[in-house]
Formats: sequence, structure tokens, C-alpha cells
Amino acid sequence: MAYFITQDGILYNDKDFDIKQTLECGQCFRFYPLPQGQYLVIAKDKLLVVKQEQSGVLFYCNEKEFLELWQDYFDLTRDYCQIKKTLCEKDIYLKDATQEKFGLRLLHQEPWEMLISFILSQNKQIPHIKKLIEAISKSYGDLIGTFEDVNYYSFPTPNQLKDASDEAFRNLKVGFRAPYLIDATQHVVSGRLVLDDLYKLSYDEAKTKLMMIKGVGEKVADCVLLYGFGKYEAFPTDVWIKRVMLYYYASHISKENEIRNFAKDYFGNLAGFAQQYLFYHARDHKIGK
DNA sequence: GCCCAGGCACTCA
DNA sequence: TGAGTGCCTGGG
Repeated sequence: MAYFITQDGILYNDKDFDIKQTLECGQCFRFYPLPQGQYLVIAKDKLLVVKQEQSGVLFYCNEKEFLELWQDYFDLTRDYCQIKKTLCEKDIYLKDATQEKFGLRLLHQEPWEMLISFILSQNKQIPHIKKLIEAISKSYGDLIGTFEDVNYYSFPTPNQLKDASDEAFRNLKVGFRAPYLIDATQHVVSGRLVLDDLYKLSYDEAKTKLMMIKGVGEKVADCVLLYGFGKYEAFPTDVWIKRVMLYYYASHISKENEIRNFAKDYFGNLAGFAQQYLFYHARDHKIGK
């Protein structure tokens, strides 16, 4: 891994890493575009400013923080060149998608934050999901910093959410998802669901556990497993993936379960990576819509 | 103003 | 077991 210490921060040089593609490919919600190719990212209870340069991605932080937090968060030690090569050889669609979205990385995000975020995501578009997450963070999280006179808040812990009522959640405009948030919080606070335990369970076992929560179906569970737990067999099958799969691969397949099974056989343990390249590609080009 | 979103639970056959 | 339907809300 090649990085350089500059007077502004850490410059990470890798042709397989593009900050815009990584943040905007649909896996995360807490980021804000700034002028001149910069982004403000909220993760790990910190504010991070990053910028795409010609020569790499500039992290405005010190070396210690980069190595302790951001190297892992942005999955910088994984060989994406090899992943893309393997996927490229499968078919022309993946070749196109991986070449176009050459710089996305699958982030290592907090499982709890993923659980709540993707429960909120159902029947919503990304700008609105982002607003809901910010509203919940502002109401229940801690102030973690200020950037250009705007305050930013951490994502609330299960304990910080445990006393929130149905009414309180509805006041934040989460709508019918309010009881789902309460059920998820209760599962975790009571210890009925220990999120850390899911790391060592198989994909199928972990998925079954997550789906005990009201409001968590296959799609939400797959997002949590992929983005929160790094279970790369997960293939979140949402409307865009359904469109791209029907359009490119499997016009004879219509049921979600059939799509998931197809993906499992065809993409194997790279299913999650394939999903991300295809999803981002499909959404950008409105494939199948 | 209308339509429908990055799904899910619930109902009914 | 599978298909049909309602759901809060606000962006497009």
C-alpha cells in the first residue's frame, strides 16, 4: 500500500480507489459533497475530509488516524485489482461495470448503524434516507464536531435509542418504520441479539438472526451483512438489482429468490462485490427502467 | 398535485 | 406457499 505524508494529510495512491465512486455507489449515507472534489464523511464518531486528487485520495488527517481508522474503513488493504479481474472474466456486463466503476471499495461500516439505516431505507429514496439518519443522529447522538459552522452528530448507540418512543420516532418522520426501529433497539439492548456474535456465524445463520427483527426482510438483512459484517456472499436484491439482472442475465427469472440463487451460483463468494458494481452501474444508466 | 421510491408485514386464497 | 395490498413521507 502506497501512501505519502504531505503537509495537508495523507495521500493514498491507488488506481483502484476513487472516493466519489466509493461514497456514491449506494452503500453509505453519511457523506456530504464539498466544493473542489472534497467530501465530508461521518464515520467512526469522527468527521473526515477527503479529496480526490490526480495522484490519489488525500485524507485530511494524521498518519496514526489514517492507519488506525481509515485504512480499514475504506478497505484499503484488499486487492481490488484481482477482484475486478476475476469478475471481468465472467462476462461483458461485469467487464463494463468494473471498468466504469473501477474505484469503488466496500466500506467496513458499523453493523448497528447499518441495521437502523437500512430499516429506514425501505420505500425511500437516498436523499430522504440521509435526512432521516441525520435527524435521528441529531436527536439522539453526540456532538462530534463542527465543520463550516454546521454541527455534526454521531450515530446513536442502542442505549441512546432505547428510550425513544413510537411517537418520538414518528415526530422525526420515520413513519411506519417506527415500530421496526423500536424492535431492533430492544433486540440489541436486551441482548437477545448480540451483533458482534454474527461475525463468527455463517452467512445463513447470521441472516436468520437478523430477520427475527420486525422490518428486517431479506434485502435489509443482506445489506447489513454485506456492508456491516463483510459477508461477501450477500447479494442484496433491490429494485435496481432486479432490473439489471432481468435485463442482462436472466430474463426468464422473475422471483427474488431465484435471482439470489442465480447470483450465489454465478458470482460465488464475490457476489457482494458484483452486486455493488452492477447496482451502481445500473442506477447510473437507469438500466431496465 | 400526483406518483412512487434501494421493502416489509399482513391477509387471504 | 404465493400473490396482492397498505404503509409515512417527500423528491422528482
